[in-house]
Amino acid sequence: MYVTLAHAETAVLPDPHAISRNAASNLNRPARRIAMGASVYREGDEATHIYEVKTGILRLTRVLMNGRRQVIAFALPGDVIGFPNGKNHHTDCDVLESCEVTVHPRAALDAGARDAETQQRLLKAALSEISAMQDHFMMLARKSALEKVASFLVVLADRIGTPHGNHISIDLAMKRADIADFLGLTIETVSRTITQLRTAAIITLQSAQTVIILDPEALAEAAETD
Amino acid sequence: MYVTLAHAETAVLPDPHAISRNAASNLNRPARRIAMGASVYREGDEATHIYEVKTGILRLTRVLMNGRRQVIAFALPGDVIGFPNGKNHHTDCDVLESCEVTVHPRAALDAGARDAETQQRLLKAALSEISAMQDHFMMLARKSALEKVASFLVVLADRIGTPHGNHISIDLAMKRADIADFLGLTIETVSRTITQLRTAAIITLQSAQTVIILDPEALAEAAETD
DNA sequence: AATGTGCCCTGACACAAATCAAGGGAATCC
DNA sequence: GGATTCCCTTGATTTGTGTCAGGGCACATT
Repeated sequence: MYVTLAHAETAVLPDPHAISRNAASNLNRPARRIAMGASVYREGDEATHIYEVKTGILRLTRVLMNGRRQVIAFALPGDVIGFPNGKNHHTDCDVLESCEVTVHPRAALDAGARDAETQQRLLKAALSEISAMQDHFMMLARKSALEKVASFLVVLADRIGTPHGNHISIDLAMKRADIADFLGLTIETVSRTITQLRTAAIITLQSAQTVIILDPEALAEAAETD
Repeated sequence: MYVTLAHAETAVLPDPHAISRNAASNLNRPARRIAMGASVYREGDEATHIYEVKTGILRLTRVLMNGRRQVIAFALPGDVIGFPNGKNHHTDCDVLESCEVTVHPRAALDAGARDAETQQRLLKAALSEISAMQDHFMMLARKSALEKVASFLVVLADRIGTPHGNHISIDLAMKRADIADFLGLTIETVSRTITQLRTAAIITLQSAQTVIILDPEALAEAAETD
């Protein structure tokens, strides 16, 4: 499970490889801290590693030549990204909120991998992602703007929300354009839909990036969760 | 790569397990012939096997409670279906055109699988599917009806089309409703779009199920292939 | 302070696709 | 052989979302 992320107008990034090594975390694989705004990999880069997200938020995007972009996913703690298909990556991966990731060589997935436990965990993540993407098909193809935005907020609340009594607050690491490109909408529609939820007193905005869910049940209903 | 398939109003199917065993095909795994209209598995069934499609066409569908359906994929020869996530299947799988499949126990994917060659092939299929599904996100989220239908026909022509000089004929195993649910459109829009392509002399219909592509370049252009 | 820039919101309008409605052809059933 | 049903097509109309345009706020720069 995995929330895709829309592509932002990334100019030249701070430093694509300003990645500081940290103490090894688990399974004696190296963990890395990656700063917000950094690029983990670009489309076309050789797919040499697989990343398990420990903390932070990343965004995977793909672009068509005509300029249309699709945010494939937002990767949250617990997600695995960078699954190789062929030699190269087919998405861009950028850091929206500085993160820590565990890095595995791509061979960690292979048949004769040294660490069977890790191999199995990565495989499971890949299979689970297939299932999550199938869900996302429904989202993109069959849901209204309101249902899309509500579903999106429900998932975020569930995964990175912090409860305050009845309320849940979410810190949106992504911009409106990212959300729009993730949900297959325009910025304007996302904005209008958020306003609509606000007017219905289902959510309120503390700032543009901080959503407070006032009525989780109503939000779930708007999401028409199956 | 893998063409998702929309769910049809499947009444009770002929016989879900009218599956005849055939001679083993490759790697001494059993091959099965499955008749058109049969169900390979249903949502909720225990995911015990993985299937490699040798011949024929299958359809994977998922349904929301409110009745909205999504064709997740059409599986064509060369595709692998039935990847497990958790204990059970999360889609329905039906045979649109009688098929032969190689059946593997789900453990064939696991770390210590007996047949490393098969394990690797299945893994590769899973990773490739993740990539194909990412492409499909663009399709669903960002393409117009014309681009969707054209792209769909381009893929089918490429994978199951039979060339006749400049032309390519495709036998559509799926109904309009399947195509619509696959592309996130309505039946009417699919029909109108096909008419539009017909009027433009890019395709012609021999019957409702048999498309002849008269002008592959024009079709590719309409698909705005990247 | 003044100016510029990025991001978000809102309004007016246009348009693509959904919806509603109807008809026809082919296959199936009795 | 006639009726029924399923599937596809086409037309008229509606509607949700995109597009175009403008304005405001927060923050950085000078």
